[in-house]
This record gives sequence, structure tokens and C-alpha cells, in this order.
Amino acid sequence: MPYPEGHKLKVRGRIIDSAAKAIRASGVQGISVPFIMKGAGLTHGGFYSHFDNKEQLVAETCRFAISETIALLQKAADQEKEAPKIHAVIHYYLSPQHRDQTEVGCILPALSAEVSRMSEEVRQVFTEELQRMIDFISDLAEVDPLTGQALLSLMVGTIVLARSVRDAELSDSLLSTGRQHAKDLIKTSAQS
Amino acid sequence: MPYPEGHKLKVRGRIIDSAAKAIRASGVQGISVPFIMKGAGLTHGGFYSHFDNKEQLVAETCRFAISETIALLQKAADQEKEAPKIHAVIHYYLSPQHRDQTEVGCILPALSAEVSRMSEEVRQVFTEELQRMIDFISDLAEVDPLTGQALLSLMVGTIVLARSVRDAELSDSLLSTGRQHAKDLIKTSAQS
DNA sequence: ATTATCTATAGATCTATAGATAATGC
DNA sequence: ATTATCTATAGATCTATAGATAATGC
Repeated sequence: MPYPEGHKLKVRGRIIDSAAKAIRASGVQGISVPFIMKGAGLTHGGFYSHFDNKEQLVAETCRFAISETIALLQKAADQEKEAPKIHAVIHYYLSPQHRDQTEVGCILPALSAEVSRMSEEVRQVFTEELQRMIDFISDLAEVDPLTGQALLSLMVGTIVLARSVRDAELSDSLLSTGRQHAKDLIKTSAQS
Repeated sequence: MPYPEGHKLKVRGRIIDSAAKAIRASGVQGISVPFIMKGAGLTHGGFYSHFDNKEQLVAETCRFAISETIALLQKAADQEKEAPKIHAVIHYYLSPQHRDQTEVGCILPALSAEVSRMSEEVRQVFTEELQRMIDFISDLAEVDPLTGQALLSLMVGTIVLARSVRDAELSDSLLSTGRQHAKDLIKTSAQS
């Protein structure tokens, strides 16, 4: 057997890693296979021995990136000692840092619109990962899954809009209002 | 003077009209100048006598499309006789119809992510139009502009996610939960 | 000896431009 | 006579493939 055990799998991981950054930063249609491969330290010709096509890479990248995001949110929650853990997640998600670092941020605000227009396969993966995200949020906030859905919708919509405006003040305002109403949303649902 | 008065302006309008549909359906990077021109009944060569480049068309299309959306929402509000007018807007925006008809729907869920990565000029136009949308929503809901921002974030995020999932039940659930929480959000803010 | 990766390239786009042609008002 | 639109094309991409080369384990 040439090459060390698991060599190809590691390289495959590097390609997904490169794709995850590039795609979040520039969108699926905004990056090319050669660009992703360059980011993994390879040339474009080898790509097709790892993936059938670009779409398959996108699907795997979505799965990978959501896991990464959930891990980061979990870490933020674990570090919170006083306030409710969900507040730490809300502050992390709706922070200027998360808004400004698209390439390592959540894929939901970055890719949802584009995924809507992609193949059933990609949308299927996206759906499963979105569901995991909803479950994670609902559990942490100790609310029913429906409230979790609304909370996630609010957070995703806030980041989407905060990223698109060319007005620092408005963008910051969208974030802070989003944080406030996200917390209110949980409180209101607890009362009913 | 050859050609009737205002002929070129009318054709320009037809190009923007075609672009507005195509871009919302497939994204800025998902459509080509030839495709847009074909939709306006023209060939691609003439495009550059109407616009400097594709970006300029996108900017003008954003301006046009938001006006169109505000007009539609205003119409929905005007038709409501019993419930608060903002409820009619919420139901219109978060309807399965709006989710399914991307090409004539609001550009905010369709284009925000892509606009984030475009030129300052496009983002400037987008910002101004987003502000008009926030003002429209706040006025109609009779809430402060900040609450209007959160309400719009929730509505945009809900449509973005509802469009991306391949699971009719989950998608419908996102919409109905979004409607419920949008109304709650207004009620809660009225109390404070 | 085997297989991952590289080089080279086919074929299909895309944006943008230049110059020819067609459609109008005078 | 003037100008909007069309045809043709340059130059730069992009995805995907085929076959050559390089890197490893035996």
C-alpha cells in the first residue's frame, strides 16, 4: 500500500477545510475548484479523485461546517457561569466578531439563500444540519423546538442583514436589537 | 430624434424588470447578462449602452425591487380591515406563497448574503433600501425603529431558512412559528 | 508495484467591446 | 441623419477528464 495509512482521508479533510472557509467567504458560485485546491496546497486536477463533483463537496462542507459551529457555540455556553447559557450563545452569535468573520462563522446566514437553489442532495444535508442546530438551541434555551426555530430565524436574519449594510451604526444596532429581542423571545415563551 | 420619446428609458425599465426576476430566482452570480437581455427581448450586445456594467444593474435592480415589495406590503396592509395592519404584512411576508415565489418576492432574503460581498456602491443602495423597509415596518406596526429592525430580521431569517430546507413540514413550521413570534414581538415591545 | 497528485487540455461558459445593421424622426 | 440594437469576437474564466509523473510501501 503506497502512502501512509489514512493519507488520502487527511487530504480530503484539508480540501473540505479549505472549501469551508472559501465558500463561506465568497459563496459557492464565488469560488472555483482550483481556488479551493490551492487552499489545500494541491492542484485542481486531483480534485475529482476525492469528490464526484463540486456539489458533493458543498454537501460535505455544509455538514462539516455546522458541526464546527455547534462545537463553538457549545464552548461559548460552557464558559458562561452566571447568566443562562443560551445568553452566552446569543451574545456569541450576534457579536460584531461573528458578523465580521464570515469565513469561520455559521453557514446558515452565509449559504442558505444559495443552497435554496441547489440540488436535492445538498438541500437534504442542509435540512438535517439545520435540524441539529434547532435541537441544540432549543435544548440549551430550555424552550420547545418551535420557539427554538423562531430564535434561530431571528439570529440568522439579524446576521444576514447586519452583514449586508454599509453603515457601521445601523449594523451594530441590528446586532444589539437582535440580542435584546432574542432574550425577550425566550422569556415570553417561558411565560406561556 | 430617432425612436419615440422615452423609448430608451422604457427599454431600460424592461431590462431592470427582467433582471429583478432573474436575479431573485438565481442570484447575481447565477445569471448572465445575455440571459437578462433575452428576458427583456433583446440581445446581449446592447446591454452596455444602458449600463456601465453588471454591478450597476444590480444596484438599480435592488432599488427597484424594494420599492415593488414595499408597494405590495402596503397593498396587503390596506386590504386588512379588522386586525392590525401589521398582522396582514406579517402574514403576507411569512406565507408559503412568498416563500415559494422567490422571483417576485422580497430581495432581502434572496440577495442579502450575496450583496455582503459586492462593491460599496451596491451595498450603499442596499443599505438605503433596507432603511426604507425598516421605516415602513416600524410605522405600520407603530413600534420604535429598533423593534422594527428586530421584526424585519425575524421575518427575513424565517424566509431564508424556510426556503433552504427540503422538508415541507419543517418549512411550514418555520413560517407559522415565525408569524406567531413576529406578533408576540410587537406585543411585548408595546408593554415596555 | 501501486496510487495520489500534477500537467495539459477540451468544451462551455462569462463580461465587455467594436463595428455593422436596422429602425426611427426630420 | 441619427441612434438603438445586433453580430461577432477577444480574453478570461469555469468544470471536468485523460494521461503522465512522482511519491510511497513492499
